[in-house]
Amino acid sequence: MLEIAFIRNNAEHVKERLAVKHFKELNLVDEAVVVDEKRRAIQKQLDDNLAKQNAIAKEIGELFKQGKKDEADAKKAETAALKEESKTLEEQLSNNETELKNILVRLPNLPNALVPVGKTPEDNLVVKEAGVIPALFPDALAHWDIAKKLNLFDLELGVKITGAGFPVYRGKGAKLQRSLVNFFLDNAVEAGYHEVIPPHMVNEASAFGTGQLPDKEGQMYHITLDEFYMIPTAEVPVTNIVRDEILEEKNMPVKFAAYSPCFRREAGSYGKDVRGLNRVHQFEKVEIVQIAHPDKSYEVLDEMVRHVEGLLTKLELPYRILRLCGGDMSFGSALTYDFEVWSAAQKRWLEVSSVSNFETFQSNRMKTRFRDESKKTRLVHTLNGSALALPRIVASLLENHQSTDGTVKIPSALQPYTGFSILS
RNA sequence: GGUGAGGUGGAUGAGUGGCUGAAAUCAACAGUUUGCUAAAUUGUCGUACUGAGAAAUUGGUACCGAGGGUUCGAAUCCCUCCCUCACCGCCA
Repeated sequence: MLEIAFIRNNAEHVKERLAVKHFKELNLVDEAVVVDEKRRAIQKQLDDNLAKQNAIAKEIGELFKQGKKDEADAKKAETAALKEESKTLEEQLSNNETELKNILVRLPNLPNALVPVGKTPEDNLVVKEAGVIPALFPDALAHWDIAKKLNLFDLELGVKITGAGFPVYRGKGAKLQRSLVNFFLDNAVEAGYHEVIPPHMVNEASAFGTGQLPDKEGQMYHITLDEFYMIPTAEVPVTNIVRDEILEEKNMPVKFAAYSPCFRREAGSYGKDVRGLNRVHQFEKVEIVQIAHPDKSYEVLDEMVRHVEGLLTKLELPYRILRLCGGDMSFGSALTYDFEVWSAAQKRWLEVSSVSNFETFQSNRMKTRFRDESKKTRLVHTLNGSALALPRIVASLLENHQSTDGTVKIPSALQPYTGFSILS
């Protein structure tokens, strides 16, 4: 959520930047300014009113103490009109604040200056491509066929138990999941992240804090009986650790890493996009989160990008890094790098990580501040990234590292975790 | 799920209608003292919105779990909800 004080003083700039995101309702910016102006006027009047009431109440208290009961009773009448008026003003203020919030909540974050102009995924900027794209033999298999032959996971079984998109991993397939999670977590802890295991459901306030509500309500599974939401990513519970907190600058950046299952409804997906592990409703992921000083958040973003790169390199997977264009980046992000790995048999790039700087978009919602040198409170910057999401990593591992004999080689960095060097 | 107790500032904790934005202690921060450490001592020590000011600063308002209510006036009284703790029940 953008800060109203900033919009107030930079309305034209805000509109300009929002246009880069192809945001259509630029008129909302002006509306916000108008509503805010009204809000301040109402607030001033209300505050003045309350000040008068407080003064009278104080006088009455004095009179009572002096035993001048009649005078005190006479004074009481004076407040009646004020009270009536204050009540009306309070109502107006509350309506006005709701109106303002409804507008602010619809405004996306401003894109950073580095964000490429563009509308579609084709406009994303490839900033790096690394690793060797393997030249596969003729009858190389897609990961779902490999999984079937080697009995690594079973999608049909998941359908019976739950529904489409809930894979059952088994045998070495299950062990591979566990190994990857440990591998990713160990790397994160090694890089200075504090490991946490967060709740897998969150309340409404947390979902609002990171921006899932109200914007992406349909993405989450909603437990209506208890008003909980299944987390679509550990970003939600982990970032909310610092909700309503004032941090000490010397403790920043705060670095968290968390493994969690992720639950996504993914309504409306179909076709080859959802084949095999390409898109599922439940998957495993290790997420890294940093709470950073505003002046240093872009260094932090680069550091996180390098961390993810390191993981992909160790897994010997060909990957590329994209800087998302204005039209393709998410609502709350100021700058996003997507990581894609090459899916050899499908011959396409699969997104396995998204690393973003949200600047103050989330912290303004969460009221997460820090105290700077002059003891003033300022909003922190929040960043997060997948490091990494498992299903497409598994898809890519299977497809890229398959051999003509139908087995799959495990990258050496992962072997200490799996305890085996090939899937057969 | 049942019963009981309770939710006050970074922590402990006082406060049953006006003198309480909130005692006291501890922690923290700044200074004094000291050869260093320790001790002692003085001061500072919540957040948000908002008015004035270039700024330092300063005026107003709100906030004592959340939301309503009573009252001229609420941390204090009433109602609803949430949470914590203890005991019981159930249970990985």
